[in-house]
Parts: sequence; C-alpha cells; structure tokens
Amino acid sequence: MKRKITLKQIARELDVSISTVSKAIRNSKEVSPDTREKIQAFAKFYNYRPNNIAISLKNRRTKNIGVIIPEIVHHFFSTVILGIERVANSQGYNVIVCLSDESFDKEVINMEMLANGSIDGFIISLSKETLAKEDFNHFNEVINEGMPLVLFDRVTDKVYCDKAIVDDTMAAYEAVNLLLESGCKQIALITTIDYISVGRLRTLGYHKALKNFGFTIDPKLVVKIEDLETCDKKIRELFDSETFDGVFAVNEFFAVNAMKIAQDRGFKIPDDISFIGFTDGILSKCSSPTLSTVAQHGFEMGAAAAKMLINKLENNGHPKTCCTQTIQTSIIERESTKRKPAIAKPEKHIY
Amino acid sequence: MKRKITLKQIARELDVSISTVSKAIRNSKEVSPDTREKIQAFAKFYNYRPNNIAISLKNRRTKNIGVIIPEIVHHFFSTVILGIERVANSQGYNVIVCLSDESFDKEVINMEMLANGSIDGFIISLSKETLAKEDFNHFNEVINEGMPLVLFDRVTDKVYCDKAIVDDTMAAYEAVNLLLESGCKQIALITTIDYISVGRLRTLGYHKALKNFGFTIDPKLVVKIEDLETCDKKIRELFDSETFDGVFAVNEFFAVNAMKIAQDRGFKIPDDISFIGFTDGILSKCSSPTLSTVAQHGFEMGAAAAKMLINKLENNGHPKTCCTQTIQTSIIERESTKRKPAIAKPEKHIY
DNA sequence: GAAAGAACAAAAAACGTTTTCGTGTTGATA
DNA sequence: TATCAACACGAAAACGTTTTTTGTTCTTTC
Repeated sequence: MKRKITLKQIARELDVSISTVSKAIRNSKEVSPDTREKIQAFAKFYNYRPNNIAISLKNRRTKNIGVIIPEIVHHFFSTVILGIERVANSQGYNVIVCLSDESFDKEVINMEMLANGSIDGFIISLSKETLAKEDFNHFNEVINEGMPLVLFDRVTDKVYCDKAIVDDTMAAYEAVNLLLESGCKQIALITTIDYISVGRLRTLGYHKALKNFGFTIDPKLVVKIEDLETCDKKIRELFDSETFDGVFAVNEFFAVNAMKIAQDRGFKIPDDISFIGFTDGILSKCSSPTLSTVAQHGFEMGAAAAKMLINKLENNGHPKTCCTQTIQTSIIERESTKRKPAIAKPEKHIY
Repeated sequence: MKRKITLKQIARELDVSISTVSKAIRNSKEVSPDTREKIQAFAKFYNYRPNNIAISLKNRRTKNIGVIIPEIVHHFFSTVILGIERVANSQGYNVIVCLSDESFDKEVINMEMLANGSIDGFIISLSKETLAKEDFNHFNEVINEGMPLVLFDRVTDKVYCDKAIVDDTMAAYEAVNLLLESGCKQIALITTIDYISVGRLRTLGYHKALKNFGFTIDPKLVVKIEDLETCDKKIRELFDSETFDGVFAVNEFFAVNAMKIAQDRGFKIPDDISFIGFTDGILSKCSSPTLSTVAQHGFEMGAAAAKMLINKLENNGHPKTCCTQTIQTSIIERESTKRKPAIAKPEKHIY
C-alpha cells in the first residue's frame, strides 16, 4: 500500500526543484535532456499521475459534468445518459449523475451540492414537482453565477438556456395520424396529468391530428393517469364504458398495459383495435404483439445536450446566446398497428 | 453574471484576514461576536459557499464515489445505481458513473481517469471482456495504492476486496426447483456463454436442481446464446428439435422471447410449458403471460456495496479485512409457472 | 507596576499543480 | 575583456480552503 507519488516527492528524491520536475514531465525544453530523462524515468517507475483535484483547483475547471434526472430506472433516461456519457468521455469529461426522484427539494439540494465547484456545467431534466410548482429560481441562480446549463426533454420557457427536446406535439400528431390513416375512427388517448410538459404537448398533438382529420375530440375517450397504481383500473374503466378502435398512449407502459387488457377482453390487435405508444423501449420490442411507437432517440438527445454544454464550456460560440435543438423523432411500425392503406389522406397537414 | 465569492474577497472587502473570515464563518469562538456577525452577514448576503475542490485538495478526499458498470440501459444495473445513489447521497457522497460497454480497455481507461484523485473509492461490476480475459491487474493496482474497491454481481476470486453478490447457484437451483415441484419433467436451459461468471453459476444451479430431483442433464436441452441477434434463432432451433415442459432462462429477455416463440407455436403457458427467468425487471411484469422470475434485488445490492465502501472510507472496521455480502434473492411467482402442488418434494435439499 | 493570562487577529503552512519570472553559468562575439 | 544570448534551473505566486503558530492588545492579579 504505497501512497500516490507527487511532484514534491520526486523533487526531493532527485534533489531538484518542483518546477523542474513539472517541466520535465511535460517535456519542456527548459530542462536539459539529462535531467529530463532522469526525472521521466523516475516518474514512470513510480507511476506518477498528476492529481486531478490539484489541476482542477489550478485551472478552475473540473472536467466534470453534472447530470440531474428524475429517475434512472427508466429506459429513456438511461438512454440519454448513455448519449451524454459517450460525448463527455470522448472530450475528457466525467459525468456525475444525481437523481431528483421527481422531487423539487432533491433537485435543489443536488444542484447546490454540485454547484460549489464540483462540476463545470449542468445537464438536467426537470422533476415533476418542479414542473408543477413552476419555481425555477435555482436554475436562474446557477446561470447567473456563470455556470452553463442545458435542459433536455422536460424543459420550461421560464429558463433561458440551451435545450435538447423532441417536438412532442408533432410526434404525437404523426402517431395519431398513423392510426387515422390506417382507418381508425375513434381513438382513445391514455396520458398523464397536465403539468408534465411533455404529456400536455402530446395531448395537444392528439387534438391537432383529430381536428385535422375532421374529427371532434371526445373527452370520454381521454384517460389521465396519475400514478402507476391506478393505471390498470383507469384503463379498465375506459374499456368498460367506451368503444374505440385505436389507442394512443403517451408512454409504452400505458400502451402495453392497455393492449393486455384489450386482449383479455377478446379484442384482436390490430384488427379490432390499433395501438401506438410513445418511447421506444424494451417493452415495445418484447410485448405481444410488438408495439408501434414513437422513438424519441434518447441517445441523440443526450449526445446533443452534452455537445451543447461542452461547446459552451470550451468557449466556442457566444456565451450569451442559447439554442434549442429539436431531435428528430421517428415512428416505428410494428405489429400493433395496421399498415396504412394510403388512402383517405387529407391534402394538407397543419404541420 | 457574478463569479462565486471566496474567502479572500470577503477578507479584502471587510479588511480582515482570510483566516478570520474562515473562522467566523465556521462559528469559531476565536473571533469576536462583532466581527463574526459582520462577516457572517456579508457572507450570507453574497451567498458564500466553500469551494468543494479546494476542500477536497485540503482534506485529500473528494466525497465522490466512482461507479463503473458494463452498461446503463439495463434494468438491473440502473437499479443498482439507484441503490448506490441513495446510500451515497445520504452520507454526502456524489456518484460518478462510467460505462465500460463490456470492454476491458474502457474499464481500464475509466479507472485510470478516476483513480488520480477524482474519487475516494470504486464500485465496479466486471465487463464481459475482463471476465473472458481474466486480467485483473488494474484492480489490484488501485487496491495497492490504498483506494478501496467494492465489486458487485460480476465478481472474481482473483481480486481480494469487498463484494456484494447474490448466490446465483442457489437462486437458479430454487428457480428450477419450482419448475420441478410443479411437475415439469424436462426442463430446458437458456443461458449465456460460459465466461460470464453469473451465467456459469446459474447453469450450475440448474444442474444441481435436476440432479437433486433424480433427473439427468440432457445437453440438447441447453442453449447458449452469444449475442442478442442470434437469440431468436437459437431458441427456435430448440423448439424445432426438442420437446420439454419447462424453461429456465438466465435473464428475463431470453425468457420472454422464448415465451413468445412458444405461444406462436400454440403452446399454452404454463399448462404446456412453464417458464421462469432471472432478473425481475419491467419485462417480467408486462409480458403476457407475466413471467415468474428470480428477483436479484439490485437496489439492495447497490446499497450494500455503497455501505461497504463508505465504511472503508470512513475508517470504520479493519481496512485490511474484506467481506462478501450475499443479497437474498426471492422467487416471484407470476402467470408463467404453475402453482406447485406441494407433492413429490424430495426430502432433503443439497442446500 | 510588573508578570501572567485572556482575547482577538494575522501570518504562515499545507494540500498538488502550473507558470511566470529571475538568476547564475556558460560560451561566443565584438 | 566586457557584453550578450542561450541554457538550465529555482523561487514564488496562484488556485481556495483549513489549521497551527505567532503576535498583539487589554485585563487581571499579586
């Protein structure tokens, strides 16, 4: 058990000054070839590695990125982290992951913990509580202190910073449109409570698609699910009271659960009812039938967020201007939807 | 955009020394009530927060834990991170997550990146490549440098350190036993290639259970899957050539895929064939039928690993002695297995 | 009225780097 | 021989803390 060796120790051992050692190791021409070699050999032998913390202090940059997400046991978020990690690592950054558990307080605590020098910048997706509370002071504070911040997926207009998002409305519109074009006449919506920004936007896309197709919105076909416990019950109630031939769910969990209930009740998928979900995770690929979904490309979103952040950190571009990158979504057609017959297509889209 | 304020700036502004400011802020009795109050008010007004990096350098501890896992888009590993994060946060530690992508080289690079002062200790699950290569020098090196290391799930005897694991053999034994006790006579095994420690141990458990029940092992009923692409094909071949009434798979993905193929071929689950998998993830809960599984309790495993590491870091207990904690697994019975009739149970178990 | 002791505050050292500047020694040039 | 540049190296400052040491000033006590 040998402690890590430092410049000072090498200097003492070799009877030269610390600065000489430092220069020798970084191959400076200021030190003679002999001493340089001697020092390098010694350093190599003792496996010298500069101490990151000391360098961080000196340079006033840590090469760490702080990421705060609502949960980690979640396909989409872990995919985003994968994307962040890839880009960050390739540029020599490490990623510190913190979880807000959808709690406003934890989000604030985590930010305070990290903002005192531990990291160079933030990548964050807002917690549900923060979204509901609409209190974004903690973000504006760190921005004011000069720390770059990138928001992704769950964002807000109230904070001016770089953002990586998908066009949730548009994607939902397209998903519902797929159902409409394949012949569905009555499409149910399974969504979340309103304050989750993405849920609201996806609902909006659903509305737009229906309107564009000349249908009216039937509120009885819309189910809002508060928590996972009531998910099953709410969906069953929908099946009890309404009839429909298409279902659009704002995540794959809702969609798969709805499919199971439909199958229990003897409906054939997609012949009797078509299903499409949001988020292309493992469930969609493994369910029976496999689920058609909107892929959000979390990896690309994470990569884009990391690139924007690092760009700010390395001082490329104007530090004051912010941009919002919209990641392209794509619809993945699987067994839960019918091939669209390419008829009955309205001439102009609202997009 | 105001830079973060430092002790030095406060000192200059208030015309006292840096040490006085430091002491005043930490409420030292060495500084008079007047100055103390004045300084504290000033500090509060400018929202002074001590710089973590400076403190880390001073204390030679970062309060960061380095976690290296093979992948993150994976239910089990993200659950483990959740457990680590909980414990770490409660003790004031942050978690730096790095991904090895199952690559030996990345594992080494990540460790080198973190070992130079960025963290106080490691929590790692071995990459497949490392397991195959059996080269564990990088672990022994950091241990020799006095940095605590905890391995979890995918571990090795060749490194002497704290470990958090499940008894894979035992858990597999119990899973297969459940099939046997519910009347299965011919049980297929869907597993991974040999060098993955946990895969080998689970296979061993399968063997033990069969032997204990008086059955012989039929190699034709064992499928070894190398990568996810060939998964489907291999399983189909099994169905083509063999007949069986039970399937034990070493993860839920294999199990669910096998169930789908079985259903395609008209088998009723669990009446014709029973299925049980390893790893209680989202797939098991959402598949149809829902899958009986062995829950590995990743959260507990992560929490245990973090506790052991922090224990070492805070110098409780002997720094030299290592312990291996075995997390209890539990079998979750769902729709894919029959209730066991509580007969035909052999008297003594080999466990 | 001098010694002792509080009470307060400043200075300095330390953590491990990097970098700027200064200095003494060469050898060459005028 | 005086001047100067090149060379090789060391000293010191800086990053922002905490802690130990040192140094004042003011009370107290005999």
